[in-house]
Amino acid sequence: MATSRSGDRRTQADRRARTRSALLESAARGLSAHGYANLSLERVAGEAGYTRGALYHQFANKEELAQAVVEWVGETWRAEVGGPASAHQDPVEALCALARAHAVYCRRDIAGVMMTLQIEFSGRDHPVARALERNVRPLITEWGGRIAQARESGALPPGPPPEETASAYFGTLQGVTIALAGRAPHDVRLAEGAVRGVLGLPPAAPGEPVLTPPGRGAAP
Amino acid sequence: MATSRSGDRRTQADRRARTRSALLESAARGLSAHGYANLSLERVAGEAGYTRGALYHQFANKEELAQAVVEWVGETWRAEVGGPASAHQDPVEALCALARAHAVYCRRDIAGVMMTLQIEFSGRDHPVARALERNVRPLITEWGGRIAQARESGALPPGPPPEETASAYFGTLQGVTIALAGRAPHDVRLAEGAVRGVLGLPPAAPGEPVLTPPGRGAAP
DNA sequence: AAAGTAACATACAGACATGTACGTATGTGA
DNA sequence: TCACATACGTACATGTCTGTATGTTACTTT
Repeated sequence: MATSRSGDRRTQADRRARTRSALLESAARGLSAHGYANLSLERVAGEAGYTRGALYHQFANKEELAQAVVEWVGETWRAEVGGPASAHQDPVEALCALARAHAVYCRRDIAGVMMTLQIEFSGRDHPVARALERNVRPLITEWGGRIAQARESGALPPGPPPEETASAYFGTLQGVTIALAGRAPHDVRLAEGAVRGVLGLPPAAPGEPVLTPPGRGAAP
Repeated sequence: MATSRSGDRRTQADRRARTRSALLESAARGLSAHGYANLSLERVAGEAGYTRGALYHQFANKEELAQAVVEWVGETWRAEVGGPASAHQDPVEALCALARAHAVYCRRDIAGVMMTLQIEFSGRDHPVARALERNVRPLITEWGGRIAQARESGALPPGPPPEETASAYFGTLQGVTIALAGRAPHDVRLAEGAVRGVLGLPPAAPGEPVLTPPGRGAAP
């Protein structure tokens, strides 16, 4: 007889990794849409094609699942947004590229995970809050540093303390991308405009065409 | 014996209004900090100095309480932010004044109510979601109209459709103010900068002193 | 001042979600 | 092929929250 599902006949480790990914993605969607408290593990498992038994076999409890989602989202963000933007030498260009890449990244339905959890756990002492802090804090320092660097070189005008400006930068970016909910193609342009305003930059020259990478667009 | 609390000896209507206000404010703080699902009515009543019995005497259920909070916050916002900003004749000046006033408004601890609920109920069919829609939708149309008006007069450069730009405007504003959590005095400047960027405006002239009205500052 | 009504407290029932114990199926190594 | 480990499903025990029913206190009216 054929195996239960297509391509399921694999090694144990592979099987485990497969279901773990499915559960993580389902949990990410659920967290983004409903938040932590409203997240029903039965629905998370159900939408992934499993039951709560499988979920509790992979994750110790709800907290640990949420922490794993945070780490997973953080990794994909660094791979698709943070890393490529950091590659730019010019700090100003790096900051603008980050905003554009983030807008594209947010076209997926897992964009709200970080913002939702940050709001839900802000000011609380909770393992999930610490996981968020571990993923967000380095960004503030890294990009706050680049803001300071750009100001020293005169590429950016003076302004509030770099770390505060960086906080405003990321808050702005999250706010504008969530409000637009990934409505291409204007999301990229508006995101860049918003952060340019926070940084004290004039509007971008309208000549350069807004490049819109395939944010979960239709296949081939 | 003396009455239970100071100045409690009042008429029934006054007594009712008093506890209703206390419950609303407590619920607003709770919603802002923990969201709807995490909001425990026992804690809401307790922090207001009552029990759940009083709460259920004033509000039919949790939904209605949340709706009342939304209306209450909406009213105070219109009184302190939306109304004064609308009074400006020049659309651009009105849009910038709105951003500054909103930043000041958000120095209170009830600032996150709208954003939290919007995220928690986005894309759901729920009475609270409809209450939010009723309070937010008119803003998008009103201020989208002023954006269109400013573009026609040349005060604003062309951009995405006015309603989409207005969505981005408010999302940006909420994001930047929440990120700064009302940290005066830079919140006002950064909020205005962010929305100027969304609108395609150049940075504000640094000459004019940033006016910071008393956002819950210590009394004289 | 006493009856009556509104405001509020307390006690209880139902729903729902988490976490655990245990059973079953599937893959792995001797 | 047989013993074992891992992946997953099912059933239950526990706690927490909402909503309701009932009792008690504060005010109003006559």
